Amino acid sequence: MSEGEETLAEAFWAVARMLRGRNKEALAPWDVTPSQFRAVATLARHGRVRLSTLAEHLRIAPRSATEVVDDLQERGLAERTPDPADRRATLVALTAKGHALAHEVRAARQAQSESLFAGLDERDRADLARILRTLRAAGPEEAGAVPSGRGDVQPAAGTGTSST
Amino acid sequence: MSEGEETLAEAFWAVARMLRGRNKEALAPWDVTPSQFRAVATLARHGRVRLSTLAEHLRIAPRSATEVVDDLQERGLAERTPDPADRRATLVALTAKGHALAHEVRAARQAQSESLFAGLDERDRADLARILRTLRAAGPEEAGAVPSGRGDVQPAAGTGTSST
DNA sequence: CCCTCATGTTGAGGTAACCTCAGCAATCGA
DNA sequence: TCGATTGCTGAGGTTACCTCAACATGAGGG
Repeated sequence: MSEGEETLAEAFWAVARMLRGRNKEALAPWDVTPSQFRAVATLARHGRVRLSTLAEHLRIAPRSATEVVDDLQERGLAERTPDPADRRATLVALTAKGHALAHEVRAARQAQSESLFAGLDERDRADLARILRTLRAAGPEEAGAVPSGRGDVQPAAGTGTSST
Repeated sequence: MSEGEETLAEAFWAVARMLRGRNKEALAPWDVTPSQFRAVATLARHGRVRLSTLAEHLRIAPRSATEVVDDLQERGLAERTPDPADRRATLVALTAKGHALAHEVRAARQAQSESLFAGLDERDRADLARILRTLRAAGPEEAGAVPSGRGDVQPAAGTGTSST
């Protein structure tokens, strides 16, 4: 049934799954859903932004961002303020509590994730980093809009892509 | 932390996301959801099994397996038969159509996924394979024994790809 | 043989995280 | 000034899961 060649993609998935497990684990103690944390992380990175901008960063529909922000607000992690420059718009920013959470979780999560890679020696780490960079550069041809099909749930990858 | 280093974990996620995009793309023409295809692939691998066994393989609750099988049956991809050995149980197996689909999609998906890695030269491919193998071996892996409680916070949804 | 307990599937109803499709308010362009 | 656009949100839908019974069957004890 297997041809033995598919290993790369499949091996990749297997590792990805492990990584996801760790992420979830790291998130659990704070009682934030991945989705919520993704938003918190984004806000931590971008500061006070419009709802629609946040949606863009998260790659979800603006309407969905409304929902996530509702949740964060309920938990006291973020707050809305009217945009002084455009009264249609609403700005969202983290509260102090939100910032604290972003910080703590980020550290914990990273520790977890990185611990997986800790088993590699320096050379392997460097190789992996380089290869991943290559792959990332090679791939995206659909870079533009979110495919109408339906955005997928992305596990708390919150921090990634520096492309801003 | 050190902002310059985008951490291996993050780079890894970015690539994983690309890979997932391709998978979904490959799946689209057949009009099967990832979830459904996951079941088809599992059935292709294990043949005629009990519903509860399928659930186990898919790592979902038995009740959820019922649902997926309902869908497959509606699409003519799988069929239920009573277990002759135990009249409480139901066996599920792929139809011819289901087998065909499993085969076709598998090929297409693989082509897609692999095309991402095609940009790497021989050495990089070898390195990557080796490193992934190392990582996979390192992690504890929750492979077989999902706690029956299933009390995990988030389902975190179909990553597609059940390894093969 | 009857009774209890464990097992296998399913109906009912729930949740998270998305979505689209209006609708309303503000702003912008001509 | 007015029609078009932009920004947010209410209403309602979808997917892929879940739990909690209900119900039938099977296995073992007395």
